[in-house]
Amino acid sequence: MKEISQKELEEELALKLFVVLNRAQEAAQRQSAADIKRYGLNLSEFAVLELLYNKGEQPIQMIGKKVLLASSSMTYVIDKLAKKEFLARRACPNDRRVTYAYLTDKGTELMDGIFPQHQAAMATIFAGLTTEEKEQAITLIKKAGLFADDQ
Amino acid sequence: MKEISQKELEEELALKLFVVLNRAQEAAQRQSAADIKRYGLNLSEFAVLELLYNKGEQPIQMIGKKVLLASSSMTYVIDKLAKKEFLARRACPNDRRVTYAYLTDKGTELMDGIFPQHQAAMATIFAGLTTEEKEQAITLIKKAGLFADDQ
DNA sequence: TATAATTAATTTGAATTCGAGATAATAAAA
DNA sequence: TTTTATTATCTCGAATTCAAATTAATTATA
Repeated sequence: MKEISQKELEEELALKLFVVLNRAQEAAQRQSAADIKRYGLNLSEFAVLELLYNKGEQPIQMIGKKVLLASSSMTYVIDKLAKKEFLARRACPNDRRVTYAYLTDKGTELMDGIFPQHQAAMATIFAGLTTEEKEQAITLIKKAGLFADDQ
Repeated sequence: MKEISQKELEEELALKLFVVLNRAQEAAQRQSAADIKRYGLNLSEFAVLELLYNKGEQPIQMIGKKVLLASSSMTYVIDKLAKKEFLARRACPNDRRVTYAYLTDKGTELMDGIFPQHQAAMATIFAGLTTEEKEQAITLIKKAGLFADDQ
């Protein structure tokens, strides 16, 4: 009969957790992206607009940190959104290395229209879990993510 | 005093769950990718090799489904691994539309060397959760992912 | 003050991924 | 059997991302 060591059990669970985490994130991302696509945006663009919508004007590198994009990618996505006139750049008066991005009226109008819809869509995506299960999942996943962060 | 409706609570939890899910997956992916990079591979390449290593010869489109890559991306990653001589293509004798990919001796040797190391690294990444917590997390995340899949 | 180190944003080039369409083989239907 | 639909792979072009190097501004140090 085959013995399974504690180490082997942990490795098996870790791999399984990695797989389900990837699958769930992929599925949620795909659904979220499908919703956002209806508004003519991609995930990165929406993440930037959402941040500015809820938190107001932000330095570009701050946005990059929050939405997990490299600084070189930020230039790209901010350029695209500026071309669509949903946001604009503004030089920081105190520190001339810094550039703020802020929503234009057009960008604010857009988010007024789509943000509530998107929020409802997100609730639907996770409706497979009860309120309590979502709370448990948040606690566990957060703990796992924070630990993984500084390995 | 501000009342929070059930709907608003669910939306808040869904958004929070989405954020922690994304963060945790990103962190785990980053650590996993860092480990794999030491072997001169990227995540997609490793995923393909791992599948062939553990499950044996597979049709290319089957690999794509398992590692969540589009068929056009499969051609690219299989080409790269074939160029490195870790795997090779083999025509299916029964169905001439199908091409198998299988590990070469060089590819098997590579995986013999790195797979145990990688498994240990993955266990470390998720060592922030106890055995029981990992089991709970797997159950909850799997449930959420499966539901999200068919929304 | 002059020099060095750090920080912010950008430019450039490469890697990775996808979607749409092409090609070819097989299976199903008329 | 001929036609149609499906399946598997590949080609091509576009989109997105990152890393490395660049420019410019600020802060720390000698």
